[in-house]
Amino acid sequence: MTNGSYTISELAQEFEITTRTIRFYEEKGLLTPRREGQKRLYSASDRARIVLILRGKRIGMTLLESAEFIDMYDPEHNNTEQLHALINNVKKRREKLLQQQHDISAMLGGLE
Amino acid sequence: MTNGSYTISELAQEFEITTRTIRFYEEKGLLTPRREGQKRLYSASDRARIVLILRGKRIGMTLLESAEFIDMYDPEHNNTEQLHALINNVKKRREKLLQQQHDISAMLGGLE
DNA sequence: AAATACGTTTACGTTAACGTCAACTTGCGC
DNA sequence: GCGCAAGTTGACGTTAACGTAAACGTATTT
Repeated sequence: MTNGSYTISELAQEFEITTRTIRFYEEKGLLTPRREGQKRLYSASDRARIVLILRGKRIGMTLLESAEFIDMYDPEHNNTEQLHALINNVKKRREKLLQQQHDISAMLGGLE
Repeated sequence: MTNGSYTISELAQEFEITTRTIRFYEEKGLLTPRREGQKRLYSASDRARIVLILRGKRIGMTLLESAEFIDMYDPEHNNTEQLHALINNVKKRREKLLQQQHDISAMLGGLE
């Protein structure tokens, strides 16, 4: 769109996913676009979330995992109470990613 | 087992998967253990294939992708005719893995 | 006004990767 | 020979991540 917002089909086209998929992500609570009448309007932040979701998908994360992951970056969730759980979460995620790095290196090694 | 073979439950325990899962991999053509009477007996080669399958899973590969991947290592499939397709296949796989490496780096970067 | 394009909700269908019985058979330890 | 653990083959159930289709609203183009 002309302003800082995106329509559903613009995003669908940009990321090569269907509009159905984008609405599905919303059903799962991963996106909460605002409405212009009945139409959905996506902000730059919404768009960034999609980037994270798709990146997560490429490395085998589930949508639920992506959701948690994205929430880590969400400033409003950073209250002191949940900080301990958060740190633990990040640690586990890191270990998993490092394991994946290792697995990929092994795979690439096999391909010379 | 005592010799160079493994029972289904030994492998299940070692890799922390169920026997059902191992039989499922066989149904999908990823494993072809020999039989001792009715019982399945797994060779070191079978075991190695499981390692590849699980490694593939950790980085988000489907079983079908793992199957193709494993066949690349299979010497008997390396006839001259399929060599061209194989090279292309390897190239694509490499690109995908490099993309994943990149994605993981980005994710890890986000975790400081 | 009719057609065309884009969007919406609701509901059911689909595929992958197993889990969960149920109903056998086989080998062993006593 | 008996019981028990370990193994076997179906068959059906389950979850995630969408696809597909119906039935409709809204807006722009002709």
